[in-house]
Amino acid sequence: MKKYKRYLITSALPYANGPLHIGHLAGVYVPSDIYTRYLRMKGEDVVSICGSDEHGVPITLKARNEGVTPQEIVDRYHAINKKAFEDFGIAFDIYSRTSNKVHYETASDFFLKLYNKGEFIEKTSEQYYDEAAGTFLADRYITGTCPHCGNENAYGDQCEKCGTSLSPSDLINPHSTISGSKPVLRETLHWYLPLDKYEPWLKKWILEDHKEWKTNVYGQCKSWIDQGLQPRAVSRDLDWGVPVPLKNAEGKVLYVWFDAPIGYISATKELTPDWEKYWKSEETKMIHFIGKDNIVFHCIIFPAMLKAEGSFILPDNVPANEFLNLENDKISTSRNWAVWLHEYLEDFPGKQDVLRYSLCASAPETKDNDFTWKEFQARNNNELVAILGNFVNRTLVLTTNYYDGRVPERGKASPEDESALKEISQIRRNVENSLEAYRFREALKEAMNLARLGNKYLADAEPWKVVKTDPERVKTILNVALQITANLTVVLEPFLPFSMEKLRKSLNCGPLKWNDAGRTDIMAPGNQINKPELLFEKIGDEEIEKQVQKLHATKKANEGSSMKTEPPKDPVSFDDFTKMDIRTATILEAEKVPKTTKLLKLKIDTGLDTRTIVSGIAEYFEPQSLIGRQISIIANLEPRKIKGIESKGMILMAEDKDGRLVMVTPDGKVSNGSVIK
RNA sequence: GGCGAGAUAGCUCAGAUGGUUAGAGCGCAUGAUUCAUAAUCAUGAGGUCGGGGGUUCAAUUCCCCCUCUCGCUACCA
Repeated sequence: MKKYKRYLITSALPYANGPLHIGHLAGVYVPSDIYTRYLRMKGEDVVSICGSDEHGVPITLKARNEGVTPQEIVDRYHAINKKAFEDFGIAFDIYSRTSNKVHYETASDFFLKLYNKGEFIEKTSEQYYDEAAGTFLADRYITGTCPHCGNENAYGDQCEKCGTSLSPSDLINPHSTISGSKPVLRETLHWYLPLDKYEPWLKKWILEDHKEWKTNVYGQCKSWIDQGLQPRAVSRDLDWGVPVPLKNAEGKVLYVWFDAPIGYISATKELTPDWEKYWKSEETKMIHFIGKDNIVFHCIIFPAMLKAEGSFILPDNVPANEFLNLENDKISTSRNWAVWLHEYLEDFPGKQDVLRYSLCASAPETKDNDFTWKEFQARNNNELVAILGNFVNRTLVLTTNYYDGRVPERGKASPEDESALKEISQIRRNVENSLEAYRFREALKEAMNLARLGNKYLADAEPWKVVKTDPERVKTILNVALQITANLTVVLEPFLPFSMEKLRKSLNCGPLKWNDAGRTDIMAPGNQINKPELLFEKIGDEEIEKQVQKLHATKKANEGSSMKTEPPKDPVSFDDFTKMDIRTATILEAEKVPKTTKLLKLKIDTGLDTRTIVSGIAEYFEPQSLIGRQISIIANLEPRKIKGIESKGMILMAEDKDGRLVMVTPDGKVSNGSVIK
């Protein structure tokens, strides 16, 4: 295995449009922090980089909604999230932000370097433009009627009601959210990174040279590469972001996917003038800690950018985690289904380590995992309190009671003593092996085994009994127990930094290095330890019940809001209404459109003619059951090709709250082509 | 529909180039113990390794089909 001189650890830049929750911690920041702390304890040269990702359309939208500037939004969440990280002991060397001057310069330079090397393709395309506001419209700035569910407030990229992803041209009756006017298509110039050009290189670099990456990461990369990569626009028309540093680029900024990962570089620059040795030396090992939603960006796109630039190193590994669910449901910011970090600390002050422990012990390393309060409680009460806290406490209490808190001399070690002391080094190696392989759950379990070992040692040695018959022997026993305790502060430090610091204070043993793990003389005889303090305390049912109730309340509130019927639409003139040709018709044939999930191809008799309509209802209707049914259609909708089939018209459907579709049919049999009015 | 990941004890997860009794932690039961936050220690119960086929002397591990979960993607006039 290659030996590296230094490490560059990056953690996904959280998007500065909301606060952080346990999913962020479990998926990215707890693992990256554990790894970083471990390397630092080993004395490695390591920098841990993170910061707020502050550009992109969602932030501008949020700003608009709240009537403030984008800068105010990112200032707010940058401060909140920075504090949350600090509070939880996520020890970045720097927590920067992409609205920094350094970042603007770095990102501009990066773009220019690629531009001058001729790495970009220039292309004009048509995009919606708001003439009243004099600006191009990002997908998110365009709303209109969702063609799928009829939601009037669907966005140009997605309908939030039915979850469908859209493109602006899909929207019926699109209008600008800025001025309310109807946007027009206009030509605009953009720069594209030809990812396809890097495909052969990526194929080798990932699929051949990095077979050791986690299966979820490797599989997803393979999937992307196999599907074929497309040029990707690196710029867009927007006024919030890093301006494209060219003369003919008025009103254009770097696309957020391009500028955000450069944030890692600019943050390093901001941290140290020596930044280049971390980014441009083959002797540096770079690791990206991310969630699975970021795999493509960190394994394919960013490496392609770095490769195109030419002077940067590439990540050695990208240990992406899956997602964390909460009490059996997806964590969702908009539905307030989350445990927010700042709220957790209000409810459980001083219990950072409990959450860190709980999230690491059941981290979504190989598949999505579920966080439950009951499990959180069990981890605390049965593991932290009962195994770790208890062992430490009984050792300290015994030492205090028997020797007034002075570390006793170790006499001749028995075979049991020897084997317990030897075990420490083995545990250290186990923890190391797991950490080096990014298996943090396993590493934590191994480290906890040292506390288990301690409990067993005490139970076997029975100092409280032996003290009555052979007081000299007890000195040795407690000396050994204290050495185990001191070693705990080393192997558990990356996971439980707050508690181990506290424990070291109790032991009076000062800061320790990773290499001290395995030593059997950390606690010097005669040293005075401090009065024992409990490391962890039990969490009662009431406290847990309170949290569960809080979530129930959220759920109830959400159900209530989804029960609401849609708000009324704007009035239309009778004229407009009569423009619609709504009629009855009968389904003659129905079949599934091949290679689609939702589409049915229907042949219908409209009374005027027999025509084909393609409809996205396959999830709710069996083709056979439709034949002969009388339905209502819009007959004069502009024809449109769907999956290569020309669809003439649209079938009227009522959509229930749960998304279920129901046919709108005449109450009694009428002839086909009857006008509905 | 295509692609990727996952499905192993009540829960969270290991594991096997195919081979005698499939492992761990927590939970549970029983016993021991009392230094310790009723914590600890020992022992035990508990699994047709998602379902169905196939290859094989032998499959949970390899192959095929299917089901379910998560993600990416196509798609909804």
